[in-house]
Amino acid sequence: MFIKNLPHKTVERLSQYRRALLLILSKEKTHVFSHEIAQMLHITPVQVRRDLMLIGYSGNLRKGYDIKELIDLIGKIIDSERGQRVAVVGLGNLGKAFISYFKGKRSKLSMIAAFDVNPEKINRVFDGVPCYHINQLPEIIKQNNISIGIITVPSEQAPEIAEALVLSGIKGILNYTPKPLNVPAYVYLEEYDMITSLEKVAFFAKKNDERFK
Amino acid sequence: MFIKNLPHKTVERLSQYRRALLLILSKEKTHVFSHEIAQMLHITPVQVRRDLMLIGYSGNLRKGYDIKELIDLIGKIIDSERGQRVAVVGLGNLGKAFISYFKGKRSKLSMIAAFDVNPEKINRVFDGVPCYHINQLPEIIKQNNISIGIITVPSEQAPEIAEALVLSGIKGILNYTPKPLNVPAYVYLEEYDMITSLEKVAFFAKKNDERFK
DNA sequence: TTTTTGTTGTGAAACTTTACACATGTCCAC
DNA sequence: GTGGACATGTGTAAAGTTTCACAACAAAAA
Ligand SMILES: NC(=O)c1ccc[n+]([C@@H]2O[C@H](COP(=O)([O-])OP(=O)(O)OC[C@H]3O[C@@H](n4cnc5c(N)ncnc54)[C@H](O)[C@@H]3O)[C@@H](O)[C@H]2O)c1
Ligand SMILES: NC(=O)c1ccc[n+]([C@@H]2O[C@H](COP(=O)([O-])OP(=O)(O)OC[C@H]3O[C@@H](n4cnc5c(N)ncnc54)[C@H](O)[C@@H]3O)[C@@H](O)[C@H]2O)c1
Repeated sequence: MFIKNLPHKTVERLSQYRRALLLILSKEKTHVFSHEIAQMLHITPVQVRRDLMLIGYSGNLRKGYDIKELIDLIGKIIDSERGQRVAVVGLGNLGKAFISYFKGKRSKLSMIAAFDVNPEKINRVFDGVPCYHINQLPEIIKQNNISIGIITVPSEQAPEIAEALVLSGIKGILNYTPKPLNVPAYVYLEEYDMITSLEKVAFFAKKNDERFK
Repeated sequence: MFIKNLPHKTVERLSQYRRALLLILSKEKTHVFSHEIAQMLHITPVQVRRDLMLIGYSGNLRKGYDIKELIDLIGKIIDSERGQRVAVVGLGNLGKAFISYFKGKRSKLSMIAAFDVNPEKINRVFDGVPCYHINQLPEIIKQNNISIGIITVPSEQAPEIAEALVLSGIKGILNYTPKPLNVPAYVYLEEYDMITSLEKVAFFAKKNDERFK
């Protein structure tokens, strides 16, 4: 299913709604109200309803939203019908954390391969994901039609890894190194830095502290 | 230094500017142009100039911005003068990744303690950070005046950890578990989920792919 | 000197995102 | 059945964020 111009923020929240809904899905509870979803994500109920309006989902006036239906609909919108394949480059702390967290979580995204240079990791399987030598990257990416790469190598290596990924035909990159990367416009690039998050918390914690004094 | 109502997004970018500037700081290069900073973060030069305007920094019309000065000014604004102390709860893959990445990076934020339940980790030091048993959390937090907590325990334990942190007087929490937490309004809460990032990349990669076909 | 080039700084417009306010609908209690 | 309680859905306003457009200026080139 395709919806024209879904806002960036809405896409992000749809993923979060699904995560939260999967967490509360059970035999007993089949429906959920907008204010319940809102509370879980610390946003307003109006925001939730607006997002659901954008994806054309209607709830039951008395019971709220059907959890299963909503999970399925979100899937129809944000997942690719044919599925997408993912690889992690750099099987250190962060790479392993990603793989073990991801395991079994999504059916339309498959974690196909990891790459490293450490001989102790190569040709072993971590949480169901085989690890290959970095030299095999182009070959494995192309063979398996992997379209998304996650970069968790030491930051100095990040640019060359990004280049290799792009040349192998990747369509999206999730970069966890602090190194600025340059990729062509047709490759979607997302970056995240824990220290930035921490500094944000530090800044607003200090601000709150003054405000609530 | 305090600036009234600095936008959320600007605070985030200031942290990123500093990260990027520290990365290019060297003897040879003392100044930087807005378009250079912009390119590193994949934003526009105007955005950079606007942010610097908000913090009241003026560049040199011909040479650009003094890198050292700018790093210092950003510090004066986003760091707390007296410093803030941080603890990590849950020393698994993610907790270790955080600590090793953070090591030596910031002078105004100190990583003081880690907590776990695994006897093999307790009373050992990881990258300079001592690990204590979770039972000691209230005591250690209060004694050391730790004001920020990072949660990287298995998600089932997250709510009780958050509660313990709040009761011990923490002012900000960075939660990496998918479990929704409830904290009082005076505690600043930030959450992050790798799968949400991945799904965002997947969504826009698929979209790009159609657009650039 | 004068012109050209390339930068910063910023008012105002445009765009994006969120919240308000309330019409509408459903069920339950009475 | 009638009114009250409590949801959803949504037009519109407000708030937040980014971009446009250009004045102001400094240095180098002509
Ligand atoms: N963005 C963030 O929030 C964040 C957080 C923590 C770490 N980091 C960064 O992420 C990266 C990984 O962190 P980590 O703690 O997992 O480090 P790590 O040292 O545990 O893991 C790095 C892995 O990459 C492998 N590697 C090295 N060179 C390689 C190459 N050329 N090709 C493939 N694999 C290679 C190493 O063998 C190792 O297994 C580092 O750059 C670190 O600075 C970022
Ligand atoms: N948000 C994200 O992007 C993201 C990514 C990866 C993992 N995760 C989540 O983060 C958490 C940690 O992931 P991980 O890969 O590091 O897992 P892990 O199993 O490697 O680490 C968890 C650690 O917590 C410790 N622990 C268990 N119970 C505890 C308690 N009561 N008090 C203190 N410590 C305790 C364990 O001994 C272990 O060392 C999990 O909840 C995981 O689902 C989130």
